Order: sequence, then C-alpha cells, then structure tokens
Amino acid sequence: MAKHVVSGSKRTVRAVNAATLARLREAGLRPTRQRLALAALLFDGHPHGRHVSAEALFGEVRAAGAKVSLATVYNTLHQFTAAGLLRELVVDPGTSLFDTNVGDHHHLYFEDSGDLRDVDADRIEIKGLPATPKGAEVARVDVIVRLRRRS
Amino acid sequence: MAKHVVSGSKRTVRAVNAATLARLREAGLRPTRQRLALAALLFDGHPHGRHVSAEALFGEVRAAGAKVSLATVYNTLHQFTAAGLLRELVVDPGTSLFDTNVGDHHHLYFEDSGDLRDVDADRIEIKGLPATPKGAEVARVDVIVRLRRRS
DNA sequence: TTTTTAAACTAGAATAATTCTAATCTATTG
DNA sequence: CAATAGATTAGAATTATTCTAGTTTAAAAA
Repeated sequence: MAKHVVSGSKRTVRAVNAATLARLREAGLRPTRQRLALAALLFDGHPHGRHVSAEALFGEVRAAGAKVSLATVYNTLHQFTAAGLLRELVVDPGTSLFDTNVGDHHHLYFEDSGDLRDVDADRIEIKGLPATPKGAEVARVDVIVRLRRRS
Repeated sequence: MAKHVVSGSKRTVRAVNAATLARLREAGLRPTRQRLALAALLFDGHPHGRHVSAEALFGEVRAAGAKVSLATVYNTLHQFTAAGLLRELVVDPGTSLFDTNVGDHHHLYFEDSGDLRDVDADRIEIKGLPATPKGAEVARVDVIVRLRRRS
C-alpha cells in the first residue's frame, strides 16, 4: 500500500498511510502527529473494525511510543466522530466506546466476556416501527442484543 | 384504591399504596420510609411508565418533602432494577435512566428535545439476527430509534 | 411492649470518566 | 521564514456514581 511522507513538520516524520491522511484532510482536520498516531491505531490493519474506549486507546498510543495526552485522545475521538470516521456507542453505563465501523450495523454484546460483535444491518429487517413523525428523520437505529451464559 | 398503614415505625406513618407495598415485600425489600417514597414517585399514577435519572428522582423526592440521601436513591434504583421493578438504560453517554416499564419494549429517542418514548415490542418484528450461540441466551434486545429534526 | 439485630440509611470522601482552562506549540498560509 | 489559526497539553474542574463507616430503623425475639 502507498505511503506518503508528511512535510511541514519540524523533524520530517515517519511515513503514514495515504488513505488515513486523505481521510483526515477530507474531514478538514490537520494531519497532526497525534491524530495520525491515533488514526493509525484505529484504522490501519483492522479490516473488521474495532471498538475502543478513550482510556484503552490512550494506553495503546503511549505504548506505541507516541506522546499524546488524554485530553487529545478525547478531543480526537470526538472530532473523528463528528467527521463520520467513528461512531460512539454505549453498551455499559459509565463508559463510551468508539466504533471504527461507521456503516449501518448493529451489535451483539456478550455480557459475561464483554465481547462486542458487529452485525451487518442489511442482514436484519425491523418491522413495525412507528412512523417517523413529520419534520423528523431517523438519525440512526441502534440494536444491541445482549447475551449471557444460559442459566 | 386500597391503602395500608405501615406499622412498626416509631411515629406511625402515612398511608401507602398497597400494590407498592406488596411489590417491595415480594422483592424481599423492607418497605422503609425512603423506599416507599421513591416507589410512590416511580410507580404511582404513571400508567404509561416513566424514565428517570438518579439526580432527577433525588430532586423529586426532596421536593416532595422526604428526607432521602442521594446514596439511597442510587442504592434503591439498583435494588429495584435487580428485583425486576426497573430497567436501566443509556440513551446518552454519561448518565443512566431507569425505566419503570419492565415489559418487553423499545425506545424512540428525540435527540433535539431529549424526549424518550416507549414502543411495545410486540408491535415490532426483528428478522435476521444471528443465531444465539450454544450455551448462551438472549438476556434482552435493546432497540433505540434516534430521531432528529429533518435538515 | 421492649430488646436485639441485621438491614438500611446517611454525609461526606473517594473514584471514574470526561470536560475545561489557559498556556504553549505547530501546521499552514502569505 | 513570519504570522496566525488551529491543535496540544498538564492539570484543575466537573459530573455521575460508588464507597466508607458510623447511625438509625424495621422486623423478629423475648
């Protein structure tokens, strides 16, 4: 896959994924060192998407050696979400997860293990929903199937 | 509607809804002054159910003149939830709502107003969900339809 | 009724997740 | 390369929730 070099920074910097770079530019977000590091962790080499909390991503990015503050992780996750690069979801009260799969899909949540799996929306049909009121539109439909070990 | 008088307390106390009292007893929860006050706000005179946050309920119970601490509100909401008298749900990251409707149902969320409406599950049919894995069972299915003003 | 006791309640401290602030830095533009 | 708008940061602040440990109370026993 093609790599580019980001110019304009003081010490010219490691190669980045071209698609990631393009994604940021399209979203009107400057491709800063921090955003690139976070985007790499979020989007590179995860063909099936991932679900990540702010704290977990913060851990990863620092483990990867990048200097990024927790505030920036939060800022970036929200900016990516606003730009349509991520989707925020809550399966357990208390913390948000960010989903790199922004296609129309739903979730299977294994309460015991905490495992969360995507289910393509086009495999699913939901009938009987009330008519969307005039002047409103459906922003999104979230389906979470919660599974537990059979008793 | 029939009322009972709770005995055993120091100053014999105001009449309470018999159904509420029975509900607590069935759940193995002592009908304390605080639980009765909270249960009254939650369950009495709300035929269509309600969605309430801990803070909001705390406000209501104190406005009603009862002395109940915030810790007790949280304890009670969780005990009621464990007893199947309430259902916890999250529509917005950051805070939990407690739903007095514990029947099988889903939600319509108006993002602009914050309004939340129940949709009976038996009006709805969901097809194409993946098979429940062996050894697991569906604990519950949450559907949240998020609506916003049409752009 | 009084006593006993486990359960429940409480204020306030503690924690967890997230947001804010205001100072510093840097990617882009001229 | 200088100017500047935008981005980053550490740490403080805020918000929602949980915990602690001392006090009160409902229910059971006497």
